[in-house]
Amino acid sequence: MNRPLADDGQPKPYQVRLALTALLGTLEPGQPLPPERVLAADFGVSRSTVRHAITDMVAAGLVQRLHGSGTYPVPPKVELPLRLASYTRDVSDQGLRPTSRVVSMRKVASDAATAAALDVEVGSRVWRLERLRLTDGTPLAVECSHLPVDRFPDLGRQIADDTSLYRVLEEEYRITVTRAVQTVETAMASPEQYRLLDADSAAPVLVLTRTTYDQRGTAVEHVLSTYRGDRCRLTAVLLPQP
Amino acid sequence: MNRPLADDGQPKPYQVRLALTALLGTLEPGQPLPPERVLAADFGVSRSTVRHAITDMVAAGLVQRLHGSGTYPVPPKVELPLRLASYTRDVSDQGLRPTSRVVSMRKVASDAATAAALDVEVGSRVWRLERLRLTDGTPLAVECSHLPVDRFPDLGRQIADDTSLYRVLEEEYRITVTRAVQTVETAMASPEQYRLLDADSAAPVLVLTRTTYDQRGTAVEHVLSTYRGDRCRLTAVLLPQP
DNA sequence: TTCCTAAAATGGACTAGACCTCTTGCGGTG
DNA sequence: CACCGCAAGAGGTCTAGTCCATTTTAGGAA
Repeated sequence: MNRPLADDGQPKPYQVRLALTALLGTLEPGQPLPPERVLAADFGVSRSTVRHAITDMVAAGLVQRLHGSGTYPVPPKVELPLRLASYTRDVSDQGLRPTSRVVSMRKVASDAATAAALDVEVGSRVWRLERLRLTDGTPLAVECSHLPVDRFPDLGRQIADDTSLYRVLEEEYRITVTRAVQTVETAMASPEQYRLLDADSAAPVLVLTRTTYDQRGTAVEHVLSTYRGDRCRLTAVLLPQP
Repeated sequence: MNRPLADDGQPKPYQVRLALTALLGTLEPGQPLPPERVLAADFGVSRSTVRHAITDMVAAGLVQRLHGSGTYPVPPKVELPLRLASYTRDVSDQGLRPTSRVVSMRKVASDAATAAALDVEVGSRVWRLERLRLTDGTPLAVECSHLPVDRFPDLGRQIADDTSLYRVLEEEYRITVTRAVQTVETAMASPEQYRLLDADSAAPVLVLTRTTYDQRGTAVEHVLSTYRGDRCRLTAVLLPQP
Protein backbone atom coordinates (compact mmCIF):
# COMPACT_ATOMS: atom_id res chain seq x y z
CA MET A 1 0.00 0.00 0.00
CA ASN A 2 1.30 3.44 -0.88
CA ARG A 3 -0.20 6.64 0.50
CA PRO A 4 2.10 9.57 -0.19
CA LEU A 5 1.24 12.77 1.66
CA ALA A 6 -0.49 15.56 -0.25
CA ASP A 7 1.86 18.09 1.32
CA ASP A 8 -0.15 21.15 2.37
CA GLY A 9 2.67 23.09 3.98
CA GLN A 10 1.76 22.04 7.50
CA PRO A 11 4.52 20.36 9.52
CA LYS A 12 5.06 16.86 8.21
CA PRO A 13 4.66 15.12 11.59
CA TYR A 14 1.25 16.76 11.87
CA GLN A 15 0.22 15.61 8.40
CA VAL A 16 1.38 12.11 9.23
CA ARG A 17 -0.53 12.26 12.50
CA LEU A 18 -3.76 13.18 10.70
CA ALA A 19 -3.26 10.38 8.19
CA LEU A 20 -2.60 7.88 10.98
CA THR A 21 -5.61 9.05 12.97
CA ALA A 22 -7.76 8.42 9.91
CA LEU A 23 -6.09 5.05 9.49
CA LEU A 24 -6.92 4.18 13.09
CA GLY A 25 -10.63 4.26 12.26
CA THR A 26 -10.19 1.55 9.65
CA LEU A 27 -8.38 -0.91 11.93
CA GLU A 28 -9.95 -3.99 13.43
CA PRO A 29 -9.83 -3.89 17.25
CA GLY A 30 -6.51 -5.22 18.48
CA GLN A 31 -4.83 -4.75 15.13
CA PRO A 32 -1.63 -2.68 15.19
CA LEU A 33 -0.63 0.14 12.87
CA PRO A 34 1.79 -0.79 10.09
CA PRO A 35 5.45 -0.79 11.22
CA GLU A 36 7.19 2.58 11.42
CA ARG A 37 9.57 1.72 8.60
CA VAL A 38 6.67 0.80 6.32
CA LEU A 39 4.78 3.98 7.16
CA ALA A 40 7.90 6.04 6.49
CA ALA A 41 8.26 4.48 3.05
CA ASP A 42 4.55 4.78 2.25
CA PHE A 43 4.28 8.42 3.29
CA GLY A 44 7.60 9.33 1.72
CA VAL A 45 9.08 10.70 4.95
CA SER A 46 11.85 9.56 7.27
CA ARG A 47 11.24 7.15 10.09
CA SER A 48 12.07 9.94 12.58
CA THR A 49 9.16 11.94 11.26
CA VAL A 50 6.81 9.00 11.63
CA ARG A 51 8.10 8.47 15.17
CA HIS A 52 7.53 12.14 15.95
CA ALA A 53 3.92 11.83 14.80
CA ILE A 54 3.32 8.63 16.75
CA THR A 55 4.91 10.14 19.87
CA ASP A 56 2.34 12.95 19.66
CA MET A 57 -0.44 10.40 19.28
CA VAL A 58 0.82 8.50 22.31
CA ALA A 59 0.75 11.73 24.28
CA ALA A 60 -2.77 12.40 23.02
CA GLY A 61 -3.82 8.97 24.22
CA LEU A 62 -4.71 7.60 20.80
CA VAL A 63 -2.23 4.74 20.57
CA GLN A 64 0.30 2.86 22.65
CA ARG A 65 3.60 1.37 21.66
CA LEU A 66 4.57 -2.16 22.55
CA HIS A 67 8.31 -2.67 22.24
CA GLY A 68 9.08 -5.39 19.75
CA SER A 69 5.46 -5.90 18.87
CA GLY A 70 3.76 -2.89 17.32
CA THR A 71 1.76 0.29 17.83
CA TYR A 72 -1.84 -0.28 18.91
CA PRO A 73 -5.02 1.77 19.39
CA VAL A 74 -5.86 2.36 23.06
CA PRO A 75 -9.17 2.32 24.91
CA PRO A 76 -10.76 5.60 26.07
CA LYS A 77 -9.69 7.51 29.17
CA VAL A 78 -10.57 6.84 32.78
CA GLU A 79 -12.68 9.60 34.35
CA LEU A 80 -11.33 10.89 37.64
CA PRO A 81 -13.74 13.13 39.56
CA LEU A 82 -12.04 15.95 41.44
CA ARG A 83 -13.78 15.24 44.70
CA LEU A 84 -13.04 14.21 48.22
CA ALA A 85 -13.45 10.51 47.69
CA SER A 86 -11.04 7.63 47.61
CA TYR A 87 -9.26 6.36 44.55
CA THR A 88 -11.06 3.06 45.08
CA ARG A 89 -14.47 4.66 44.81
CA ASP A 90 -13.58 6.94 41.90
CA VAL A 91 -12.48 4.00 39.82
CA SER A 92 -15.03 1.38 40.85
CA ASP A 93 -17.82 3.89 40.13
CA GLN A 94 -16.88 3.44 36.48
CA GLY A 95 -17.10 -0.31 36.58
CA LEU A 96 -13.35 -0.76 36.60
CA ARG A 97 -11.43 -2.78 39.16
CA PRO A 98 -9.10 -0.62 41.26
CA THR A 99 -6.03 -2.12 42.91
CA SER A 100 -3.03 -0.64 44.70
CA ARG A 101 0.49 -1.80 45.23
CA VAL A 102 2.74 -0.45 47.96
CA VAL A 103 6.02 0.45 46.31
CA SER A 104 7.68 1.64 49.49
CA MET A 105 6.75 2.69 53.03
CA ARG A 106 9.32 4.29 55.26
CA LYS A 107 10.10 7.14 57.61
CA VAL A 108 11.97 10.07 56.15
CA ALA A 109 12.90 13.60 57.16
CA SER A 110 10.33 16.02 55.76
CA ASP A 111 11.44 18.37 53.02
CA ALA A 112 10.44 22.01 52.85
CA ALA A 113 7.30 21.59 50.74
CA THR A 114 5.93 18.71 52.81
CA ALA A 115 6.72 20.45 56.09
CA ALA A 116 4.96 23.61 54.96
CA ALA A 117 1.89 21.68 53.82
CA LEU A 118 1.64 19.59 57.01
CA ASP A 119 2.59 22.51 59.24
CA VAL A 120 5.45 20.65 60.91
CA GLU A 121 9.15 21.49 61.27
CA VAL A 122 11.42 20.93 58.30
CA GLY A 123 13.32 17.72 58.86
CA SER A 124 10.81 16.20 61.29
CA ARG A 125 9.96 12.52 60.78
CA VAL A 126 7.17 11.78 58.30
CA TRP A 127 5.91 8.60 56.73
CA ARG A 128 6.57 8.41 53.01
CA LEU A 129 4.11 5.99 51.43
CA GLU A 130 4.57 5.39 47.73
CA ARG A 131 1.84 3.43 46.00
CA LEU A 132 1.11 2.38 42.47
CA ARG A 133 -2.54 2.73 41.49
CA LEU A 134 -3.93 0.38 38.86
CA THR A 135 -7.22 -0.02 36.99
CA ASP A 136 -8.03 -3.49 35.75
CA GLY A 137 -4.40 -4.32 36.35
CA THR A 138 -2.95 -1.47 34.27
CA PRO A 139 -0.86 1.21 36.00
CA LEU A 140 -2.62 4.58 36.16
CA ALA A 141 -0.74 6.63 38.73
CA VAL A 142 2.08 6.78 41.22
CA GLU A 143 0.91 8.28 44.48
CA CYS A 144 3.33 9.45 47.15
CA SER A 145 1.69 10.32 50.50
CA HIS A 146 3.36 12.02 53.45
CA LEU A 147 1.96 11.91 57.00
CA PRO A 148 3.54 12.97 60.30
CA VAL A 149 4.99 10.01 62.20
CA ASP A 150 4.15 11.34 65.65
CA ARG A 151 0.44 11.45 64.86
CA PHE A 152 0.34 8.06 63.19
CA PRO A 153 3.03 5.99 64.92
CA ASP A 154 1.89 2.55 63.78
CA LEU A 155 1.02 3.36 60.20
CA GLY A 156 3.89 1.23 58.93
CA ARG A 157 2.15 -1.91 60.19
CA GLN A 158 -1.32 -0.84 59.13
CA ILE A 159 -0.77 -0.35 55.40
CA ALA A 160 -0.60 -3.12 52.84
CA ASP A 161 -1.48 -3.59 49.18
CA ASP A 162 -5.08 -2.51 48.52
CA THR A 163 -5.47 -1.01 52.00
CA SER A 164 -7.44 2.24 52.00
CA LEU A 165 -5.39 4.86 53.81
CA TYR A 166 -8.48 6.88 54.63
CA ARG A 167 -10.14 3.83 56.17
CA VAL A 168 -7.11 3.27 58.42
CA LEU A 169 -7.17 6.91 59.46
CA GLU A 170 -10.84 6.61 60.29
CA GLU A 171 -10.86 3.25 62.06
CA GLU A 172 -7.51 3.39 63.83
CA TYR A 173 -7.13 7.09 64.52
CA ARG A 174 -10.72 8.40 64.49
CA ILE A 175 -9.87 10.96 61.84
CA THR A 176 -12.22 11.98 59.05
CA VAL A 177 -10.96 13.96 56.10
CA THR A 178 -13.27 16.90 55.51
CA ARG A 179 -11.45 19.20 53.15
CA ALA A 180 -8.61 19.14 50.65
CA VAL A 181 -6.71 21.60 48.50
CA GLN A 182 -5.60 20.23 45.21
CA THR A 183 -3.47 21.48 42.35
CA VAL A 184 -3.19 20.10 38.84
CA GLU A 185 -0.44 20.68 36.36
CA THR A 186 1.29 18.99 33.47
CA ALA A 187 4.84 17.70 33.47
CA MET A 188 7.03 15.08 31.90
CA ALA A 189 7.58 11.84 33.78
CA SER A 190 10.96 10.92 35.24
CA PRO A 191 12.46 7.58 34.13
CA GLU A 192 11.62 6.13 37.56
CA GLN A 193 8.00 7.20 37.12
CA TYR A 194 7.43 6.05 33.57
CA ARG A 195 9.04 2.76 34.44
CA LEU A 196 6.49 2.23 37.22
CA LEU A 197 3.68 3.50 35.01
CA ASP A 198 4.80 1.38 32.08
CA ALA A 199 4.51 4.51 29.98
CA ASP A 200 6.39 6.18 27.19
CA SER A 201 9.25 8.51 28.10
CA ALA A 202 7.66 11.30 26.07
CA ALA A 203 4.23 10.91 27.66
CA PRO A 204 3.01 13.97 29.53
CA VAL A 205 1.64 13.27 32.99
CA LEU A 206 -0.84 15.07 35.18
CA VAL A 207 0.77 16.00 38.48
CA LEU A 208 -1.72 16.45 41.30
CA THR A 209 -0.73 17.65 44.73
CA ARG A 210 -3.24 17.41 47.51
CA THR A 211 -3.20 18.48 51.13
CA THR A 212 -5.95 16.85 53.16
CA TYR A 213 -7.41 18.32 56.37
CA ASP A 214 -9.33 16.64 59.19
CA GLN A 215 -12.48 17.73 61.00
CA ARG A 216 -10.45 20.13 63.18
CA GLY A 217 -8.81 21.78 60.20
CA THR A 218 -5.40 20.22 60.82
CA ALA A 219 -3.40 19.06 57.85
CA VAL A 220 -3.29 15.27 57.86
CA GLU A 221 -1.67 14.24 54.64
CA HIS A 222 0.28 15.71 51.75
CA VAL A 223 0.14 13.74 48.51
CA LEU A 224 1.91 14.06 45.21
CA SER A 225 0.28 11.95 42.52
CA THR A 226 1.55 11.40 39.01
CA TYR A 227 -1.14 10.26 36.59
CA ARG A 228 -0.63 9.00 33.08
CA GLY A 229 -2.04 11.85 31.02
CA ASP A 230 -3.00 9.48 28.24
CA ARG A 231 -5.20 7.36 30.45
CA CYS A 232 -7.34 9.72 32.49
CA ARG A 233 -9.41 12.86 32.49
CA LEU A 234 -10.32 14.84 35.59
CA THR A 235 -13.81 16.12 36.16
CA ALA A 236 -15.08 18.64 38.67
CA VAL A 237 -18.40 20.15 39.61
CA LEU A 238 -18.04 23.83 40.39
CA LEU A 239 -20.36 25.78 42.67
CA PRO A 240 -20.49 29.49 43.52
CA GLN A 241 -17.82 30.97 45.78
CA PRO A 242 -18.56 32.27 49.25
CA MET B 1 33.82 25.21 28.87
CA ASN B 2 33.69 21.42 28.66
CA ARG B 3 31.35 19.27 30.77
CA PRO B 4 31.27 15.73 29.42
CA LEU B 5 28.51 13.55 30.86
CA ALA B 6 29.43 10.96 33.49
CA ASP B 7 27.29 8.38 31.69
CA ASP B 8 25.30 6.42 34.29
CA GLY B 9 23.32 4.27 31.87
CA GLN B 10 20.22 6.44 32.06
CA PRO B 11 18.89 7.77 28.73
CA LYS B 12 21.20 10.47 27.48
CA PRO B 13 18.48 13.09 26.97
CA TYR B 14 17.58 12.63 30.63
CA GLN B 15 21.18 13.05 31.76
CA VAL B 16 21.47 16.16 29.61
CA ARG B 17 18.22 17.45 31.07
CA LEU B 18 19.53 17.04 34.62
CA ALA B 19 22.77 18.79 33.72
CA LEU B 20 20.88 21.65 32.09
CA THR B 21 18.49 21.98 35.03
CA ALA B 22 21.51 22.36 37.30
CA LEU B 23 22.98 24.85 34.87
CA LEU B 24 19.76 26.86 34.99
CA GLY B 25 20.37 27.65 38.65
CA THR B 26 23.69 29.30 37.86
CA LEU B 27 22.30 31.64 35.21
CA GLU B 28 21.72 35.35 35.71
CA PRO B 29 18.05 36.25 35.17
CA GLY B 30 17.40 36.86 31.50
CA GLN B 31 20.53 35.05 30.40
CA PRO B 32 20.01 32.23 27.87
CA LEU B 33 21.43 28.73 27.95
CA PRO B 34 24.46 28.14 25.72
CA PRO B 35 23.54 27.39 22.07
CA GLU B 36 22.45 23.86 21.26
CA ARG B 37 25.49 23.22 19.10
CA VAL B 38 27.80 24.26 21.94
CA LEU B 39 25.98 22.09 24.47
CA ALA B 40 26.16 19.11 22.11
CA ALA B 41 29.92 19.51 21.78
CA ASP B 42 30.41 20.10 25.52
CA PHE B 43 28.35 17.12 26.61
CA GLY B 44 29.73 14.90 23.88
CA VAL B 45 26.30 14.07 22.44
CA SER B 46 24.55 14.91 19.19
CA ARG B 47 22.54 18.07 18.78
CA SER B 48 19.36 15.97 18.39
CA THR B 49 19.91 14.61 21.87
CA VAL B 50 20.32 18.10 23.29
CA ARG B 51 17.17 19.19 21.48
CA HIS B 52 15.31 16.19 22.89
CA ALA B 53 16.36 17.19 26.41
CA ILE B 54 15.41 20.83 25.89
CA THR B 55 12.04 19.82 24.38
CA ASP B 56 11.31 17.93 27.61
CA MET B 57 12.30 20.97 29.64
CA VAL B 58 10.01 23.18 27.55
CA ALA B 59 7.18 20.74 28.24
CA ALA B 60 8.03 20.81 31.93
CA GLY B 61 7.85 24.61 31.88
CA LEU B 62 11.48 25.19 32.80
CA VAL B 63 12.66 27.04 29.71
CA GLN B 64 11.35 28.61 26.53
CA ARG B 65 12.90 28.76 23.12
CA LEU B 66 13.14 31.96 21.13
CA HIS B 67 13.81 31.26 17.48
CA GLY B 68 17.02 32.87 16.34
CA SER B 69 17.80 34.14 19.80
CA GLY B 70 18.30 31.45 22.41
CA THR B 71 16.76 29.24 25.08
CA TYR B 72 15.76 31.11 28.24
CA PRO B 73 14.55 30.27 31.75
CA VAL B 74 10.85 30.96 32.24
CA PRO B 75 8.98 32.52 35.15
CA PRO B 76 6.82 30.34 37.42
CA LYS B 77 3.34 29.17 36.53
CA VAL B 78 0.08 31.08 36.72
CA GLU B 79 -2.33 29.62 39.30
CA LEU B 80 -5.81 28.95 37.95
CA PRO B 81 -8.40 28.17 40.64
CA LEU B 82 -10.97 25.62 39.56
CA ARG B 83 -13.92 27.68 40.64
CA LEU B 84 -16.93 29.37 39.23
CA ALA B 85 -15.33 32.74 38.67
CA SER B 86 -14.29 34.63 35.59
CA TYR B 87 -10.94 34.39 33.92
CA THR B 88 -10.50 38.08 34.63
CA ARG B 89 -10.82 37.58 38.36
CA ASP B 90 -8.72 34.42 38.52
CA VAL B 91 -5.81 36.18 36.89
CA SER B 92 -6.09 39.61 38.46
CA ASP B 93 -6.24 38.01 41.92
CA GLN B 94 -2.61 37.10 41.34
CA GLY B 95 -1.56 40.62 40.48
CA LEU B 96 -1.36 39.91 36.78
CA ARG B 97 -3.12 41.88 34.07
CA PRO B 98 -5.71 39.79 32.21
CA THR B 99 -6.72 40.69 28.67
CA SER B 100 -8.75 38.94 26.01
CA ARG B 101 -8.78 39.09 22.24
CA VAL B 102 -11.72 37.96 20.15
CA VAL B 103 -10.29 35.68 17.47
CA SER B 104 -13.64 34.97 15.84
CA MET B 105 -17.34 35.29 16.59
CA ARG B 106 -19.85 33.69 14.30
CA LYS B 107 -22.94 31.49 14.05
CA VAL B 108 -22.37 27.83 13.26
CA ALA B 109 -24.36 24.61 13.22
CA SER B 110 -23.84 22.79 16.51
CA ASP B 111 -21.91 19.54 16.45
CA ALA B 112 -22.91 16.47 18.43
CA ALA B 113 -20.87 17.21 21.58
CA THR B 114 -22.03 20.80 21.82
CA ALA B 115 -25.64 19.91 21.15
CA ALA B 116 -25.58 17.25 23.85
CA ALA B 117 -24.02 19.61 26.39
CA LEU B 118 -26.43 22.47 25.64
CA ASP B 119 -29.41 20.15 25.27
CA VAL B 120 -30.31 21.46 21.83
CA GLU B 121 -30.80 19.72 18.50
CA VAL B 122 -27.72 18.69 16.55
CA GLY B 123 -27.22 21.23 13.78
CA SER B 124 -29.15 24.04 15.45
CA ARG B 125 -27.61 27.50 15.31
CA VAL B 126 -25.10 28.32 18.07
CA TRP B 127 -22.69 31.17 18.57
CA ARG B 128 -19.08 30.10 18.36
CA LEU B 129 -16.91 32.59 20.22
CA GLU B 130 -13.20 31.99 20.06
CA ARG B 131 -11.07 34.12 22.32
CA LEU B 132 -7.39 34.32 23.16
CA ARG B 133 -6.71 34.83 26.87
CA LEU B 134 -3.54 36.66 27.86
CA THR B 135 -1.75 37.48 31.12
CA ASP B 136 0.46 40.55 31.08
CA GLY B 137 0.24 40.39 27.30
CA THR B 138 1.42 36.77 26.98
CA PRO B 139 -0.96 34.16 25.51
CA LEU B 140 -2.19 31.68 28.10
CA ALA B 141 -5.19 29.94 26.57
CA VAL B 142 -7.51 29.65 23.60
CA GLU B 143 -11.10 29.55 24.73
CA CYS B 144 -13.92 28.49 22.44
CA SER B 145 -17.42 29.13 23.82
CA HIS B 146 -20.69 27.89 22.35
CA LEU B 147 -24.07 29.41 23.22
CA PRO B 148 -27.50 28.87 21.60
CA VAL B 149 -28.35 31.67 19.16
CA ASP B 150 -32.06 31.67 19.91
CA ARG B 151 -31.50 32.46 23.58
CA PHE B 152 -28.87 35.13 22.94
CA PRO B 153 -29.80 36.67 19.60
CA ASP B 154 -27.73 39.85 19.87
CA LEU B 155 -24.58 38.37 21.36
CA GLY B 156 -22.61 39.09 18.21
CA ARG B 157 -22.96 42.84 18.82
CA GLN B 158 -22.38 42.63 22.57
CA ILE B 159 -18.96 40.98 22.64
CA ALA B 160 -15.68 42.74 22.01
CA ASP B 161 -12.08 42.42 23.16
CA ASP B 162 -11.91 42.32 26.97
CA THR B 163 -15.69 42.04 27.34
CA SER B 164 -16.73 39.66 30.11
CA LEU B 165 -19.18 37.15 28.65
CA TYR B 166 -20.69 36.47 32.06
CA ARG B 167 -21.29 40.18 32.62
CA VAL B 168 -23.15 40.41 29.30
CA LEU B 169 -25.25 37.38 30.23
CA GLU B 170 -26.07 38.99 33.55
CA GLU B 171 -26.74 42.55 32.42
CA GLU B 172 -28.37 41.91 29.05
CA TYR B 173 -30.11 38.60 29.63
CA ARG B 174 -30.59 38.47 33.43
CA ILE B 175 -28.81 35.15 33.64
CA THR B 176 -26.53 34.15 36.52
CA VAL B 177 -24.28 31.13 36.25
CA THR B 178 -24.69 29.00 39.34
CA ARG B 179 -23.08 25.69 38.51
CA ALA B 180 -20.58 24.19 36.09
CA VAL B 181 -19.21 20.79 35.23
CA GLN B 182 -15.63 20.79 34.17
CA THR B 183 -13.20 18.21 32.83
CA VAL B 184 -9.42 18.43 32.62
CA GLU B 185 -7.13 16.37 30.46
CA THR B 186 -3.81 16.61 28.69
CA ALA B 187 -3.30 16.72 24.97
CA MET B 188 -0.94 18.02 22.37
CA ALA B 189 -1.73 21.35 20.70
CA SER B 190 -2.70 21.57 17.04
CA PRO B 191 -0.58 23.85 14.84
CA GLU B 192 -3.44 26.39 14.81
CA GLN B 193 -3.48 26.38 18.60
CA TYR B 194 0.21 26.60 19.28
CA ARG B 195 0.44 29.37 16.72
CA LEU B 196 -2.13 31.40 18.64
CA LEU B 197 -0.54 30.47 21.96
CA ASP B 198 2.93 31.27 20.67
CA ALA B 199 3.99 27.90 22.07
CA ASP B 200 6.24 25.07 21.09
CA SER B 201 4.79 22.32 18.92
CA ALA B 202 5.84 19.70 21.46
CA ALA B 203 4.28 21.53 24.41
CA PRO B 204 1.52 19.61 26.16
CA VAL B 205 -1.63 21.59 26.86
CA LEU B 206 -4.37 21.30 29.42
CA VAL B 207 -7.72 20.89 27.75
CA LEU B 208 -10.63 22.01 29.90
CA THR B 209 -14.22 21.56 28.87
CA ARG B 210 -16.89 23.30 30.86
CA THR B 211 -20.65 23.31 30.68
CA THR B 212 -22.20 26.18 32.61
CA TYR B 213 -25.73 26.17 34.02
CA ASP B 214 -27.97 29.07 35.04
CA GLN B 215 -30.13 29.53 38.14
CA ARG B 216 -32.86 27.36 36.61
CA GLY B 217 -30.47 24.52 35.86
CA THR B 218 -30.50 25.10 32.11
CA ALA B 219 -27.23 24.70 30.21
CA VAL B 220 -26.10 28.13 29.05
CA GLU B 221 -22.67 27.71 27.62
CA HIS B 222 -20.30 24.97 26.52
CA VAL B 223 -16.62 25.92 26.50
CA LEU B 224 -13.51 24.18 25.29
CA SER B 225 -10.36 25.84 26.60
CA THR B 226 -6.81 24.98 25.67
CA TYR B 227 -4.25 26.18 28.21
CA ARG B 228 -0.51 26.20 27.81
CA GLY B 229 0.54 23.44 30.18
CA ASP B 230 3.87 25.10 30.79
CA ARG B 231 2.33 28.31 32.05
CA CYS B 232 -0.41 27.38 34.48
CA ARG B 233 -1.43 25.14 37.32
CA LEU B 234 -5.02 24.47 38.34
CA THR B 235 -6.06 24.51 41.96
CA ALA B 236 -9.25 23.29 43.57
CA VAL B 237 -10.72 23.18 47.05
CA LEU B 238 -12.54 19.92 47.63
CA LEU B 239 -15.37 19.44 50.12
CA PRO B 240 -17.29 16.31 51.16
CA GLN B 241 -19.79 14.78 48.76
CA PRO B 242 -23.49 14.64 49.43
C1' DT C 1 25.60 59.94 14.94
C1' DT C 2 21.78 57.28 12.77
C1' DC C 3 20.05 54.05 9.85
C1' DC C 4 20.09 50.28 6.76
C1' DT C 5 21.89 46.08 5.12
C1' DA C 6 24.39 41.90 5.02
C1' DA C 7 26.54 38.37 7.58
C1' DA C 8 26.69 35.50 11.51
C1' DA C 9 24.47 33.02 14.97
C1' DT C 10 20.58 30.76 16.69
C1' DG C 11 16.69 27.58 16.88
C1' DG C 12 13.49 24.56 13.52
C1' DA C 13 12.73 20.75 10.54
C1' DC C 14 13.88 17.36 8.62
C1' DT C 15 16.74 12.90 6.33
C1' DA C 16 19.51 8.67 6.45
C1' DG C 17 21.28 5.37 8.84
C1' DA C 18 23.67 2.51 12.62
C1' DC C 19 23.01 -0.28 16.38
C1' DC C 20 20.28 -1.78 20.35
C1' DT C 21 16.51 -4.43 22.93
C1' DC C 22 12.37 -6.88 23.01
C1' DT C 23 8.65 -9.78 21.03
C1' DT C 24 6.93 -13.09 18.05
C1' DG C 25 6.67 -17.14 15.55
C1' DC C 26 8.69 -20.89 13.32
C1' DG C 27 11.12 -25.07 13.15
C1' DG C 28 13.84 -28.54 15.12
C1' DT C 29 14.57 -31.49 19.10
C1' DG C 30 13.33 -34.29 22.80
C1' DC D 1 3.03 -33.30 21.52
C1' DA D 2 5.68 -29.99 24.32
C1' DC D 3 9.57 -27.43 24.60
C1' DC D 4 13.48 -24.72 23.39
C1' DG D 5 16.33 -21.80 20.49
C1' DC D 6 16.94 -18.79 17.02
C1' DA D 7 16.09 -15.55 13.47
C1' DA D 8 13.13 -12.01 11.69
C1' DG D 9 10.89 -8.03 12.63
C1' DA D 10 9.12 -4.67 15.71
C1' DG D 11 10.08 -0.42 18.42
C1' DG D 12 14.14 2.43 21.14
C1' DT D 13 18.18 5.25 21.02
C1' DC D 14 21.35 7.99 19.16
C1' DT D 15 24.57 10.08 15.64
C1' DA D 16 25.78 13.12 11.82
C1' DG D 17 24.47 15.95 8.74
C1' DT D 18 21.62 19.30 5.50
C1' DC D 19 18.93 23.12 4.73
C1' DC D 20 15.52 26.68 6.39
C1' DA D 21 13.62 30.73 9.28
C1' DT D 22 14.39 34.12 12.50
C1' DT D 23 17.06 37.12 15.30
C1' DT D 24 21.06 39.52 16.45
C1' DT D 25 25.02 41.96 15.47
C1' DA D 26 28.53 44.38 13.13
C1' DG D 27 29.84 47.35 9.53
C1' DG D 28 29.15 50.67 6.09
C1' DA D 29 26.57 54.53 4.01
C1' DA D 30 24.19 58.74 4.74
